[in-house]
Amino acid sequence: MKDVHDMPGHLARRFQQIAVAVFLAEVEDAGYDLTPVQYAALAAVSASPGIDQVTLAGLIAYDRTTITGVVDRLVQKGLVARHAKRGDRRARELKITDAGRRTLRGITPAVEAAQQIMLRGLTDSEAKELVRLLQKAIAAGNALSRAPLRGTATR
Amino acid sequence: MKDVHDMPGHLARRFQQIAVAVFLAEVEDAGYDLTPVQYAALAAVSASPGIDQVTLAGLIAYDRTTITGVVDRLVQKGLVARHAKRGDRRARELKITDAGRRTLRGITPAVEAAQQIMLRGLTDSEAKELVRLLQKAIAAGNALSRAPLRGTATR
DNA sequence: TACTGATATTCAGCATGCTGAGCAATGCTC
DNA sequence: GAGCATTGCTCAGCATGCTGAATATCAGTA
Repeated sequence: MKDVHDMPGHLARRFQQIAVAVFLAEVEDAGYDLTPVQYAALAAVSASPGIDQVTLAGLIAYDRTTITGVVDRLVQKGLVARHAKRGDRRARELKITDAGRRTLRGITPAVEAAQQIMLRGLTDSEAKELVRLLQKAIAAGNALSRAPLRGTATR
Repeated sequence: MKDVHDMPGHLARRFQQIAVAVFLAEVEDAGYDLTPVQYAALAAVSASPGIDQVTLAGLIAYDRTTITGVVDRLVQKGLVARHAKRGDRRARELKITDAGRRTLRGITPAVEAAQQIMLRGLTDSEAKELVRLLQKAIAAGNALSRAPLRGTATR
């Protein structure tokens, strides 16, 4: 392991770098302006209407201090609505707006295309295997980051 | 591909997140204060004394505007020296200092350990395969990011 | 009910990464 | 050798991520 280019940590950074670039390029070509992080948050809010920010962060493994800014931008773009939650004035309820639903529907082909492109150097079976290995490594390392994935029932 | 958790882009982000957390934890335990990005830059400067910033950025696939801040911090920590280059006053020559050499030597076990830990969910052969697949995917997607890897001869 | 601990959110500060622009120096070309 | 494109570097601005801390609220208990 004499070279950084053989270290999984460096490869992780590099692959993520490419993945983000491909995502942004595809999404912009499709006429949208949304980051990978914003997309994941929007999709999660769509799937779990009324969710609060901490729970949302847990579902997609974002830090709780990061989710604030991400939701801010989604609200500013009019894709998500943020209201005080009845029964717990600490929390904010998040709901996708009509514009958010339209964006999510319209952007999906570009997102799917991006996933193909970032793996274009691999065969189909290699791509599947890479996804499997990443999921396995991530599952084992989940608790090691400050922002672990927390399924709704993990508590 | 209905769920973000099956998308390679999301997995890339998550794996990178864990990799950084593991790296920082191991390095701090060893008594050092260096980020993964700073480590890669320091190692590259050590391997290529007198390198300029743009070439350094190409070797480790950093954006040219990012490398400025990274080198700033390495210089501030006394690990790297930055001098004007003779023969081309635009460029800055980078050299590792004695303190930088000591740090690099001392930190290596922690860096190696971190690489093991971030893959601890995988068998040895799975870990090798993950590295291989990442390298293959990265090689194919290299040109897609603003900061591609540029080997010294690639020009 | 007052106290204590936990929880949801936010903020300040720092380190990547990127886009786009600007500056200074270089090198090629006519 | 003057003009101009190129190159090396930097800066402003924005979007993640993180640490650590503050604020407000809630929940359980003495």
